Amino acid sequence: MLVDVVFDVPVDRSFLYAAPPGVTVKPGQRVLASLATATRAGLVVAVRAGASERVKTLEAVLDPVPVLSGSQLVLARWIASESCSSFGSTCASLLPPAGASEIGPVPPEWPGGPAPLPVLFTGHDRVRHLHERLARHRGGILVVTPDIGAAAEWAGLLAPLGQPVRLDSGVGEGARQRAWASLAAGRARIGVGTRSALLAFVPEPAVLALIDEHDTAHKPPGAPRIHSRDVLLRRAVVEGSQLCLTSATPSVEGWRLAENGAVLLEPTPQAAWPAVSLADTRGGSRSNPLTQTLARAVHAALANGRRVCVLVSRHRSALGCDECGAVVRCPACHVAFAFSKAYARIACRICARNEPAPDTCTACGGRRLSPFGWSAERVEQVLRRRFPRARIARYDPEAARGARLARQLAASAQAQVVVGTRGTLRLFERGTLGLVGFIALDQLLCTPDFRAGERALELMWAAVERVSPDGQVVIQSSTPDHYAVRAVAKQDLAEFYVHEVRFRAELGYPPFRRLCRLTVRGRTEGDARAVAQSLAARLGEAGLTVYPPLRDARRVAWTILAKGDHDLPAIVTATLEPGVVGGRRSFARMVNVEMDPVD
DNA sequence: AGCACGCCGACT
DNA sequence: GTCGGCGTGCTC
Repeated sequence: MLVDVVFDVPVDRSFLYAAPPGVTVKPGQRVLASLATATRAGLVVAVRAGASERVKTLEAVLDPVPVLSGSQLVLARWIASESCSSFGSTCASLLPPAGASEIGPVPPEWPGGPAPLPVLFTGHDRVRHLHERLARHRGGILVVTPDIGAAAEWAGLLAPLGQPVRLDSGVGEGARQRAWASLAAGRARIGVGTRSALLAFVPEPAVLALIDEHDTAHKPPGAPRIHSRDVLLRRAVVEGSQLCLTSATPSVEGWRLAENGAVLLEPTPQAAWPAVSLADTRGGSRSNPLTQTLARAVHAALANGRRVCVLVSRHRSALGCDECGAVVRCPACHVAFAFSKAYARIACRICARNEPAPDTCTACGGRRLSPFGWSAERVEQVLRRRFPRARIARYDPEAARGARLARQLAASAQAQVVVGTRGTLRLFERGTLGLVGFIALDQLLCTPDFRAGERALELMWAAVERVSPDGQVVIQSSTPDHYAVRAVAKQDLAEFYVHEVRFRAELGYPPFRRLCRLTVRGRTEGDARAVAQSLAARLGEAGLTVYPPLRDARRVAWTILAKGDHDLPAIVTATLEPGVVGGRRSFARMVNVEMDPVD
């Protein structure tokens, strides 16, 4: 018996082996086989009768029965092609750890057939509506969450419906293996996990759910290089199952699917909305991050015994020269040093270089260097001066680990005012805050990312949801009439998307066209540039819109952004094919492909 | 990816 | 004369 095996290597081809005499293997089983110099785990993708003397023999069979059905393998193959990565790496990232498990059943094939229209729940009651939908369902349920914390939460929420099993790495390897097996056997019908659970079988008829569809954690760096939403949309069709998505602020991709009729938008009732005040920072003070509007709101909230959250966009400021305007940069990485006033030191966030803050400008020799931009550190100081009797804490989980983080969390739990970046919102339950203040929304809105508006909307909406209806939100911005801000103030999602969709369409951004980011890493500076330029030229000849290669700060990697249509993955794969690009075998390994990047 | 093979500069 | 750098190519 001959078997085709794929491995977790960046080579998108299978390798042919012979099964040991008398041993039968099936597609979807993992095996041990020697590849080049080492013995590795691989996945059987096809078998056929026959023998050959030119092939090696499998060393061991790891799974007593297949872990993936034929339909699941077909879906995995589709994910690999869509993400321009190898079949083997894709499967490796979507399977539970291999190990000696009891002889379980083989996951049944998906029946297919007409799938109901996917549903997207928005609005205040989105979680309750999804929960009710799942509670009514008698068959299998798969819930995919953005992170392990949310997986644990959903496992708890669904516990009354019948023991959910966890498929994510928040539980041990043994528990994950048992979860996959018990779902395939029908002993469990509810699976909860992160994106590593995307392929897990659940009993028919199935409902698939994606929590917080807009969350960027649904497409983190690394395999499988595809958005969980895209996998589940495809899976729902081939499996013939219902897909439910939830989001307070759907991605523009999700919204467009609803506009096109591919997804049914189900807005649940909105809750009473706190007052949203806009404070124009144009012409304001450079030495004071608080407008009068925000200062008064903080004062009032404290007087009423309400808790306050103040959001900044950076933990640390940069250090700028008051005379020539230059920003102090890391000489090696060319990015602005992060300046800590408390320690009088500067640090590079790329190479971690850390040194005492200089007292003269390296560009002009000027002697007046001062912080640039409102960091959490500076805003905290100003708040302490302004409200000396309030308990004020700064939340900075990146800088604090272990015991120090625990102390910071304890201080934040006690504090009346907590200052921090977007992550700070996690500390507060829905509807519990008296006030949220945004120091400067502009740093969010004005990043060179075309998704900046979407990100700003998401953050503002999440902030407002944490404020009680009799509380207040103050948004300081130099562009207070931006449509994202207006949409939040009016509690009207459509107000945002009508503008955002037009903007994306006009500039040919997703979801109207697809993007692919190719990173070329070279041994030498010149070589990387040459390869990047020739690759960019090839992609252009293949009919793609190609932005000129951009060098990274450390001059070792070049980034090419290519724009195309639905067939972009096929064109990129063909262009990187060995032999096509100047016959260079080593070409593919120098290039890292990120399809549909989100950052 | 990981590893072996192979062809050019600084050592005993 | 050799040791070892990393660039190149292969893996059934």
